[in-house]
Amino acid sequence: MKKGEDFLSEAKEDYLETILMLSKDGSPVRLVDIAKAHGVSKATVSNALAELGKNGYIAYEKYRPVYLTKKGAEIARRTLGKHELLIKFLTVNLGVSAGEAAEAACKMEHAIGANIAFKLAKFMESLARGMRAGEKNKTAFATLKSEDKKSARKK
Amino acid sequence: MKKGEDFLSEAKEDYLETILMLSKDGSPVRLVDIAKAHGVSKATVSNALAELGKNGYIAYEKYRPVYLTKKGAEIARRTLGKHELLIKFLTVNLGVSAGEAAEAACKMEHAIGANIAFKLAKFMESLARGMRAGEKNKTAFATLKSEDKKSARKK
DNA sequence: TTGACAAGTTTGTTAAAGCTAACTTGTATT
DNA sequence: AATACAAGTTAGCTTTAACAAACTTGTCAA
Repeated sequence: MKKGEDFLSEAKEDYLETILMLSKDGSPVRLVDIAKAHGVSKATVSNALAELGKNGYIAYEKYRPVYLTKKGAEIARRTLGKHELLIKFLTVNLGVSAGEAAEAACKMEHAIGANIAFKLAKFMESLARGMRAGEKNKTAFATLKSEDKKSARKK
Repeated sequence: MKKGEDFLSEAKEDYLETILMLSKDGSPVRLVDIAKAHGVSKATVSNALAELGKNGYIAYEKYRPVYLTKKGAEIARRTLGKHELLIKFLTVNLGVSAGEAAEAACKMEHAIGANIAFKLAKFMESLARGMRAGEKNKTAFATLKSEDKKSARKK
């Protein structure tokens, strides 16, 4: 299982994720915006985009804006999803500050696979309902103060 | 704050951590054991050890076993501590398999700082006592079935 | 005590990710 | 239409981490 098909380095995955974030507001995404968002030089992004384009993750023509392909968008969505999940866990469940959570989430999102992300999401859901991990349900707890003032529904 | 003092790359930190693990059973730690534990070549470890020695993280003389210095041991302990904490969280709280947890923990341990580790530990402690995050105590819950059949006390 | 073999080192390469500096391209006013 | 300036590219360099191959060192058993 797993045939080296679509392995992407952390850096490349991050660029895809950034492209997705930047495109959320509808405006076309420019290389320079990615560079700024990422805190790296234009040269670095230029090279990365060339690679990502060559491998079909983005539609990219020199000097033009960048667009995610279906393939690239899927990875970007997955990565951004994990990022947001982790931010939520860190801030809501652990009480970590937004800044610290963002920094950690950026790194952690590459450490967990789909399965762990899924289990974490379920776990958090259970907690939010006042259940203990692994238990099927426990409606009595569900009525206790649900503490969703901080429910952090991201953007 | 933070003056670039003792920054170590993930790889170097991993080597220190591995040295600590291998020394747990009392036997002297050899380069080749580190290489095997890590799945890298002897050449790679040899270079890493030279660097770690030069910077005072290990006591190392060519062709001899490796020992952690106080400085190196501190980092190794911190890293191993995070590793074990994460393994526990992943297996006990999320129900992830041992193998998958080990793999993820190896990467995650470099993503979280002391503060997040501390908060995670407290969080897990609270859960183990049946409390909700952020609550001071709730002894009524403490008596509910404590589910520590899987309490995973490492090694 | 002398080899054989495991342990460790060295040399030279590769690849990824970053940088700066110098160049080219695109475009938005005048 | 010309051009200034921002955007993007290219070339060349650096560092880190890895590798294999060829070498050296250490040590155990005969």
